[in-house]
Amino acid sequence: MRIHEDNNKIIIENIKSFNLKHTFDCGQCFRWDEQADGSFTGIAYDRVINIAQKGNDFIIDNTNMCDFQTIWRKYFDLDRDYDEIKQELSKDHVINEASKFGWGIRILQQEFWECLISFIISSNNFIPRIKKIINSICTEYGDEVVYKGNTYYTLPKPDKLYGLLECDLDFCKSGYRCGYILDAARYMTEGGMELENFTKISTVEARKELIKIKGVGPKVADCILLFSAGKYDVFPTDVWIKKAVHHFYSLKSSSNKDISTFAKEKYGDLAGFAQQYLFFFGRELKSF
DNA sequence: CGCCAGGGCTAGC
DNA sequence: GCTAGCCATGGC
Repeated sequence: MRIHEDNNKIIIENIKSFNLKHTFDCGQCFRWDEQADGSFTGIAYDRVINIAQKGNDFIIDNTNMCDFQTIWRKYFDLDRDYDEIKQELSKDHVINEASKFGWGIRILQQEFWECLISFIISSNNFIPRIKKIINSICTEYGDEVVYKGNTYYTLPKPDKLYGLLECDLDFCKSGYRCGYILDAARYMTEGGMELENFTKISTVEARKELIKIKGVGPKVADCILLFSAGKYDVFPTDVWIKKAVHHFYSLKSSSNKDISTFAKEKYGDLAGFAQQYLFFFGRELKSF
């Protein structure tokens, strides 16, 4: 990896196993949009950037070396050797196929609060509508950021939503999840556990803590732990993953407990990566 | 009309 | 501890 700065851009050369489409389309994030030229523009950590790819080289526009080192380098998980992870997981023939398909997936390190809100909204919902709901909340309560003549909106901080009534969120059309969103804001504002502490404690303990928040069950908790807290041993189990596990491994049971046990035995500490490859593979092929 | 969507809550065993 | 119905919204 070679990094240099040039006129509000950061150029990163020679990153293997990183593809923007794979990374942004595997269902882990909801605030990135593909542009006409194939690059992606999105907002995270209150900053709007555009990232473009040419082979193994990447250009991040609208940033600087300081932000790159403290935010984007971690966000895109650039210091992790994904070749090594894929090689280890390739012992399993299903993941071998799936990881050839989604070879450029990287697990983003997103903000804890954004993950919490996003995946509460994701329950029993569609990805396009999840995006729409998050965006409408940002437009209503977030701050404006202008980039190349377009206006983007940050995700409002928890204290901005704290104390609102459920009817104050009617505009976002997230139905019964409005109450859950407000409970999450309450958790964060009234001294809920900070992200740093989640990364320190065990996965089991972290999951127990998260489930205290209304609207956060096992699956949503696992997504938050995987996408923001670096708990790569979780295996978020949704309807797609259940279908995939049935189809590819002919696992009969569909109970969460049995699938969790299966994943632990099969993928070990890399279950989270395996889950992403499987999810992307299953969703794109729609072969079952 | 019914069914479903990256589930979770609650009641009832 | 486990499962069944219910949950609001909107697209098909």
